[in-house]
Amino acid sequence: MTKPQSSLDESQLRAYFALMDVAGLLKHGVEQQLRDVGDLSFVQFQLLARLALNSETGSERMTDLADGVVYSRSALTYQAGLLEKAGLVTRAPSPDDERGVTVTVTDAGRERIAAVLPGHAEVIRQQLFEPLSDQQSEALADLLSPVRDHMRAAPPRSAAPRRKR
Amino acid sequence: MTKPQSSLDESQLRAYFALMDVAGLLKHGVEQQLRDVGDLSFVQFQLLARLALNSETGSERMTDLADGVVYSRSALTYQAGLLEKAGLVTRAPSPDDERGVTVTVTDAGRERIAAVLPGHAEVIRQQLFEPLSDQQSEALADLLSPVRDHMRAAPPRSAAPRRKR
DNA sequence: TATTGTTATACTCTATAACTATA
DNA sequence: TATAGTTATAGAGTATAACAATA
Repeated sequence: MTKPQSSLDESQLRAYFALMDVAGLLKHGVEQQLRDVGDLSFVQFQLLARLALNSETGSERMTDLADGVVYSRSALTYQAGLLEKAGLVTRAPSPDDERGVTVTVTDAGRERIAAVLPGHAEVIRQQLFEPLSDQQSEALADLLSPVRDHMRAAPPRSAAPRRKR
Repeated sequence: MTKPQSSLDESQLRAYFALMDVAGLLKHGVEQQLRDVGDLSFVQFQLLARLALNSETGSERMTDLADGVVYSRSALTYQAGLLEKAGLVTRAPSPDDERGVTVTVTDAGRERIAAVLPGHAEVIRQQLFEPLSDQQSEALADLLSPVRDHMRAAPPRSAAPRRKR
């Protein structure tokens, strides 16, 4: 009968507000650099980086991209359309599943990422990591990685209400 | 002559991506709750919470609100207009400086925050803090608070190019 | 029938620049 | 002259729902 202990303690509040604040400011800073140097929005950078850096083949299906980066399918269709129009990706029907669409980075896409990356890293180092030691950066990664996994495991994703089952 | 060591090490990359990912997912979850329960966007919640919770008087000047919460003055004017139209804040000329505008939470605004807060905390606890011990939450706050201070001290704010000097 | 992706639509939010008024 | 705030405008991004095609 105890109610769900519904407020946060002091350090949780501090952590929450600091997290949202830091992420907001950092995103803002990074967006300026991406826009100025590479004419990319943050989502576009995320999509391109995922294909160019995190994918063996440079390809991924629309659904997987949407699940990993974006919150609705239509938003991804929109962004993929922009990237394709800019010549940074191509879209083609998936070989195995005719319903699917496979997105692939082009050489121009890889070049764009390469052009943007150094300045991107520079902004992040200056704004995020300057006040942190190497050890602290590692601690931060170790704290946040499990949280991300937890959030992705219990997903309030809007796109796919229930992935399986 | 050494170039600015322009890429990040492995744990820095992990920390950066985890941070942006966690903040993005958390914001998304929180926005749904705020919209459903209180008909508030995240910025509106931030503004209202700052006035109702972090201000002795329940009042603050537009410029200070813009610096603390939002990135451009016009965006704040827009949001303050919405909150005023909803009856959650009032706007009046500042007593000491006729140019200024003082924003004040109304009783309805405080009620709205109170109505939203428990569910808000619940989402945060479930999504952010469930995988963390109390000690880890504190460590997270201790890591991120100095970063926020650092970012606010060396501001790439778009609104006020140079606050003093 | 369920899933993949697209489209049409409507809406929210933001930034830029020009403007007014006060200091 | 500089600062505080507003307005007009235009653009970017998103979500919802309806839809077509394939599994």
